[in-house]
Amino acid sequence: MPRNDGNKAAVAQGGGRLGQRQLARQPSIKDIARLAKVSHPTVSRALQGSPLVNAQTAAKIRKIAEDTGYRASAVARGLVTRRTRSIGLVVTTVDDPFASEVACGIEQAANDFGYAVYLANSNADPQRERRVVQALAERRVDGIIVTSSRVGAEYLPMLAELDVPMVLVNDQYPGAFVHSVKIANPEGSRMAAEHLIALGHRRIAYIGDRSGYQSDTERLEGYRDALTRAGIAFAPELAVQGDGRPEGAGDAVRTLLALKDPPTAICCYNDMTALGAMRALGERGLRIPDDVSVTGFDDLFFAAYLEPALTTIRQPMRHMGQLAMDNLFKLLSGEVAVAQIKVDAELIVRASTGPVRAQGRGNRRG
Amino acid sequence: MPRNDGNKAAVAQGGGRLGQRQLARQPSIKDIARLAKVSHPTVSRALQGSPLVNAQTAAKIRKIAEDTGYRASAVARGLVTRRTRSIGLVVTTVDDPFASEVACGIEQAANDFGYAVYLANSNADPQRERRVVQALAERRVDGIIVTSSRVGAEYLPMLAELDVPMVLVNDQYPGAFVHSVKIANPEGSRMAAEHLIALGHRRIAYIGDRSGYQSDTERLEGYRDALTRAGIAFAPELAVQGDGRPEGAGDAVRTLLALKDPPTAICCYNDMTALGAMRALGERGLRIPDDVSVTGFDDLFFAAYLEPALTTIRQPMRHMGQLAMDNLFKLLSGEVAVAQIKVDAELIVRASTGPVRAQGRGNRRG
DNA sequence: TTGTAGGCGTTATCAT
DNA sequence: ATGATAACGCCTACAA
Repeated sequence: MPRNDGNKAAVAQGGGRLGQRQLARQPSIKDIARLAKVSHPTVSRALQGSPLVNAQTAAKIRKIAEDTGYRASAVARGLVTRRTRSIGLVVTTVDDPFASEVACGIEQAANDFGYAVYLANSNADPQRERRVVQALAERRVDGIIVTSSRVGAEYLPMLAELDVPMVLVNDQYPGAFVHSVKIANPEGSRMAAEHLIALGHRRIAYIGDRSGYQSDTERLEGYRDALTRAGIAFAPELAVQGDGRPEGAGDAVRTLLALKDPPTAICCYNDMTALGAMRALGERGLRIPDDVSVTGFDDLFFAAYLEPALTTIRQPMRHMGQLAMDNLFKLLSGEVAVAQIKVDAELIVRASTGPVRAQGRGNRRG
Repeated sequence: MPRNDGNKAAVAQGGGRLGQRQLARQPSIKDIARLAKVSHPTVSRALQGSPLVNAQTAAKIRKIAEDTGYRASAVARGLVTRRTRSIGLVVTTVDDPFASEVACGIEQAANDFGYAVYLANSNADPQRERRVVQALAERRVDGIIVTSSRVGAEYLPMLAELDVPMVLVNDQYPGAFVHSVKIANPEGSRMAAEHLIALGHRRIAYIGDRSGYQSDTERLEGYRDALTRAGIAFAPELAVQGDGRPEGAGDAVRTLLALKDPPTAICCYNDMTALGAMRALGERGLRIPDDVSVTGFDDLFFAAYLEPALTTIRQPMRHMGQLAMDNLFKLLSGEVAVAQIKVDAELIVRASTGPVRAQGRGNRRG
């Protein structure tokens, strides 16, 4: 005797026939319910592993779900639970090695907790950064992580107004108002400069980022601090600007070499800057470290492979990403989160730094 | 005379009071509706810029939405429209320079079209790749892009079963079943080898990736093709395996240098391999290109900054990402999409390659 | 142990 | 031009 279990429900025509062309629709919890001859909530419970459901029926339901290729809709779930289990990650650009390493750590940690991560590039454009953050908010991410945010301080209120938990990584705000993870900039930079001083250098230059960003300010500060402690007067002409990338460093180096009394060592804002500096130095026929020593900051993967290998300050980027994610989780779960996490920098001595040459000032050719 | 516009609707207590602590709830379309004294659908229409709504009321609604900090819920919208306007991007790891450049192009294109991108690392672990793709499907992404997928072919059915439009970038499947964007591997590799041959080299080695991946097979093929055309016999001992990373290249180089008749030039599977090869060569006191010439593949950003700068085959990575995204959009909109997009490779000659030395075979020290 | 009855915040389909 | 009303797919009471 054929049952008439609601055969007017033509809406569910996609239920049993899989492998056809499934243009129809993904199976829903109701489809499974009908097939298993139970109600939807029971299916929901079974699939969530609730102990309240009979082991037999649970097994049957799981079997059907499996066969039918059922995959719960995270969007429907998100609508009712009001939590999407997703976070937004805003970077200036993903192809920046620093950002991508941090992103790696974040993705790893997020994935381990069942969170998905939306990736958004701001291209260092404040207007675009604003837009992507808005978009993230519309998607109802549970939290946001922003690395090396370059937006102006006037934009902070908007972030605050969003009422989305947020963690910044190496943010550029003088007085960060939110949770953040950042490297010990002054200390790291000081270590680099002290290393150079220990090697006998006294004419030490600093090639910075574009001005106005806090990390640059802090690293310059660490550099100056080292000089002061060593009793070396700060020479303004030796502190020049770059742009955080190889290109800008080239110009900076040319400026430095044009000085009456050029430096015997250069502290670079970061490894990218060091990359450009080394290249420009080489183009002038100067040898590293024989003629000029160079230090970087970050310890990007290629630093160890340069010729000569770059002496630099290591940032545990992947780890910093994890810390940011862990902290964000605390924020999400209502636990007390650490407002400011400061990560130790580490000096990695390689071949790009060496003792200053005797009477080694100013000689341009080896 | 005070109106009693439904003051029992205590649910909407979060409507007007902003800037307090808004723990309550994000304002919904209904909150706006009540404030504007219209129905929700009208608000929906107004906010979408429908011409069907009175300009005055539309303006009023928009004003209220603005003041109240309203942001439409993409998750609710996704539930009803069945389109999330999001895509999933699966990479082996984001901190791989190739992947991150491609990701950059994808993110850019997606963002321009109002799409968001979920980032997922597979860590080259097939099991994990399976998991992340499942997770992406649960999130109801409209499409998926996978770069350098390393999963076995047996896994393809699952991807197909997902019924989610998919585009692969430089996939490793022999007979790709889906849409893909890939570089001209054989041609590119052949160009590198021919460049070396033109410089007089005849003992040319090839350091590959781990075996089994198609791009490696194709690049090896291009290398052999160049040899054949030049009438040079293929020497099996000169084709060794690396692992696509600097580490593996070191071992490979040591193997090659132990040969009776070592190579005077090395074609590397990619730039990362070349990085390791150059380093290993340098450790042995060999000079590049005087003693050994080296070529890479990819033209990652650091290639131009190596010492010597690396001669390599350029892949327009960012552009390939855009092409993949464009193609995916076609798939999504039902347009006919190109099944296989093949991108031209370009030889970039720099300083790591030079003419073979007269009687230059086998001399280990410069 | 299971089913019934909402409701999450939108859009879509009807009316009016 | 606007308003009811009904989905979308899931979860969470509450009832049985």
